[in-house]
Amino acid sequence: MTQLDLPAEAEAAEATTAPRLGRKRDHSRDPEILDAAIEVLAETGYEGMTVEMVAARAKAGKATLYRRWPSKAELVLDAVACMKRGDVEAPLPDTGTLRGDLVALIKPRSIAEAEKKLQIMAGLASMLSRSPELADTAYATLVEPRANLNRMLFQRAVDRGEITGEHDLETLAVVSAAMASYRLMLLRKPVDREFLLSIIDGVILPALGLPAGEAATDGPTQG
Amino acid sequence: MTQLDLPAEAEAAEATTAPRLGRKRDHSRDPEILDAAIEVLAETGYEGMTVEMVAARAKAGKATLYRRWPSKAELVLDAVACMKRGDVEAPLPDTGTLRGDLVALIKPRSIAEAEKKLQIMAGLASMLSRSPELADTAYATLVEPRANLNRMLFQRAVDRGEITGEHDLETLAVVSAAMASYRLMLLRKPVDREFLLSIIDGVILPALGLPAGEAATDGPTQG
DNA sequence: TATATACGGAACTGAGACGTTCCGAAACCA
DNA sequence: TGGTTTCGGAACGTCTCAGTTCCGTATATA
Repeated sequence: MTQLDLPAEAEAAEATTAPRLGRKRDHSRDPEILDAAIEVLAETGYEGMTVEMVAARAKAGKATLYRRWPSKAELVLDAVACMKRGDVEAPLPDTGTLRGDLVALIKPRSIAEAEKKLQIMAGLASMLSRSPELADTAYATLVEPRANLNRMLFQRAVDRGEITGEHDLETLAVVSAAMASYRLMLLRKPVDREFLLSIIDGVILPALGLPAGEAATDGPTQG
Repeated sequence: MTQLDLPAEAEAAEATTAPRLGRKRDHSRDPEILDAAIEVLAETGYEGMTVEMVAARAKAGKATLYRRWPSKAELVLDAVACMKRGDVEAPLPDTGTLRGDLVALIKPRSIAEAEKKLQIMAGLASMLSRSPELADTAYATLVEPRANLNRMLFQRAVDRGEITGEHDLETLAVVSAAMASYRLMLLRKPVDREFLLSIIDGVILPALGLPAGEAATDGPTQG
């Protein structure tokens, strides 16, 4: 159902002719449509979002969407599934301390990205209990990557002897995500750098028995 | 708009005659309708809930609901606003330690209650950005009380010298609620005693520099 | 240039839900 | 008991939106 595993017929047709040129045709507009779906989803939520909104945003006809996806639900599912890009997990430099690693993740770019992911998750919330498949996909795309990042940083801290393995790292790995989603979805306050620092210095590091750098490492805010 | 501040006419009529007897009449059915609204809201969310569902659950006619509330939105707002009962904050015994106080709050009764509140909050999620009034009401009814409880227990611990005031108590006071909502709404896993204990012993107490009692104080689970 | 395909756009259908209106029944009051 | 009021229930109007159909058009191939 993903744009990556095309049905045999379409794949054959595309393989023989490969017409992706000029301006637009075949299935090359799928990414734009899926992007539009994600945007509208984040802005209005699943219930508030209409197929016509998505079509208008993508400058496409509603019929075009239904030629490619059988229903709104499957369109959204596909949009979430195809959202893996944007995960800038490439750099992830080792700063030498856990706090440095955690703070290094707080960049305007990644904040905005995380905020958007949470908005999407919030928009999906009402559907999660109705569609286990969507719940699994959303978890794998929106939640898991961030938790894995924290797990990785914790493991790195364990390896360098900064902390011991007897902490509840599994729970601590999701504290920041939980606090951020709580603040954004329920409290409706901004998830900014100051807030994220208060999570690191007020919860995670103290819980690990590490000192919370007050005004240290607060310099480079490169985005 | 709340059932507590009745319009002058109705209040006068009820004050002079006070007919609440026999079986039903006047506005005495309001609480049942509001309860039904809360139940349906928690089960299906705001978008999935229909006025007919609420009427059927309350064994009332749809017209009766519209005689009392001008719209679905105001019905839900009133239902959330009138939900203050159920907050069993009366006992709150001082166990002598912060951990004892926190663990004492983990009773099947209050777990179920908190879980229901989170379900309601989840069902309201999509509306919060659209109606600031609902957001404020929901916050005051569903979120604030629990955070205040934790703040109170923290202050008690400060007073008895168990912890110092230099911790980020404001952030720590909402950690449990954030983790619970995250687990329930996004992860869709049960918020049980074991999970809540892992929050206390794995996050809150370590962050406060207090020992996490392993198998201590685990006895009386009276609900 | 002629043909075929796929697209954008608009009109259409049907279902579901908000909100209204009406009516018979039941309970209160005198 | 008779009048009044409110209730439950059902039917109705209206609107929104999912999903479909149709058509003019633009592009790619020959």
